[in-house]
Amino acid sequence: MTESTRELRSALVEAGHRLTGPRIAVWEVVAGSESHLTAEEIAEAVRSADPTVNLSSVYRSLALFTDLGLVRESNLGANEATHWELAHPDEQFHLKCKACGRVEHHTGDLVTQIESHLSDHHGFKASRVELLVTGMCAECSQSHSSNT
Amino acid sequence: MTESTRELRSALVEAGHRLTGPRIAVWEVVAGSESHLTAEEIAEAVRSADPTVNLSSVYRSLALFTDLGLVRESNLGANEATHWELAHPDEQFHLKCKACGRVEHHTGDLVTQIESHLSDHHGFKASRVELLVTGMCAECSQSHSSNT
DNA sequence: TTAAGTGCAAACGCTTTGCAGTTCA
DNA sequence: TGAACTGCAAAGCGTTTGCACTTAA
Repeated sequence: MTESTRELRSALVEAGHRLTGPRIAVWEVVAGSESHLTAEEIAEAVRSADPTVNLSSVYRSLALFTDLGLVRESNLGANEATHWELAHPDEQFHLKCKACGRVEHHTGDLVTQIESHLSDHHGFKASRVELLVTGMCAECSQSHSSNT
Repeated sequence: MTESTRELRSALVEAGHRLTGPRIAVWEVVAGSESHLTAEEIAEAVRSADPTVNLSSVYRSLALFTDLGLVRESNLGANEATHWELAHPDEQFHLKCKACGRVEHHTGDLVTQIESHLSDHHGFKASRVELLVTGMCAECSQSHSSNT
């Protein structure tokens, strides 16, 4: 059992849930990926280890992990499938390049700044900040230098 | 013809489109609402004026208006229907209270700050910023003062 | 007059659910 | 052993699409 699976087990047990095959498989895919994945992508990766795991179990596992705060859902645009990624303790935001399509993850004080701004000026206590910025990444704005 | 319908007509004509009944009806609902509405909510309001207008025409109108930059789509959470609202020239963001469920619109320099931060520090040229903050609004954090 | 736009109904993709069978604790 | 969990298939929801009909310009 890997270190990360051990972490999963304690999180599950603490919340009164079981450690099962499908949950381990889903967890290892998400925890082993740098990026955010759709349920279908996760299911595909899971199936390469265990072809019997069903897509609905992937959804159920992801929903449970989200409840437990282990993973995080992101909407990366209208009518796009939900993406999941490991819930890092430091808040993150997404930069989506409309030229190359890549979605970068950024960590920074921006999210903390937003939270304290809202708390100080509007009395709003933020528990979650979702920030999706669409535009041109550094590489693409160089190569497409005629564009805005 | 109202002033806002006249604006719609010039935007449509300029882009080579026609001013039609369904488009006027959809436009007046969206332009006359302070908040963001789902396609179904817009269709319902439209039908009270003209019951023959179909939901798919509402979608088609909204897609066109979005292309023309007249309205703006928002995703207010995973698996929630898309919401539409008038595209104000000043960028906005959403504050969603998890206690009362209300979604407030805020205008402010926050979005501009984010854009210049990303441009200066990461070379990322933002064309669109979607910021959704979930938490407790000022009223609710007073009444639920035991909560975080 | 005729290309653009519409209503209708069917299909779509992502996600959830009911249920009977399986499995972890 | 028994409640939690799973696979399966069907249904759900928001949204899109093909097509014949209608309408704005």
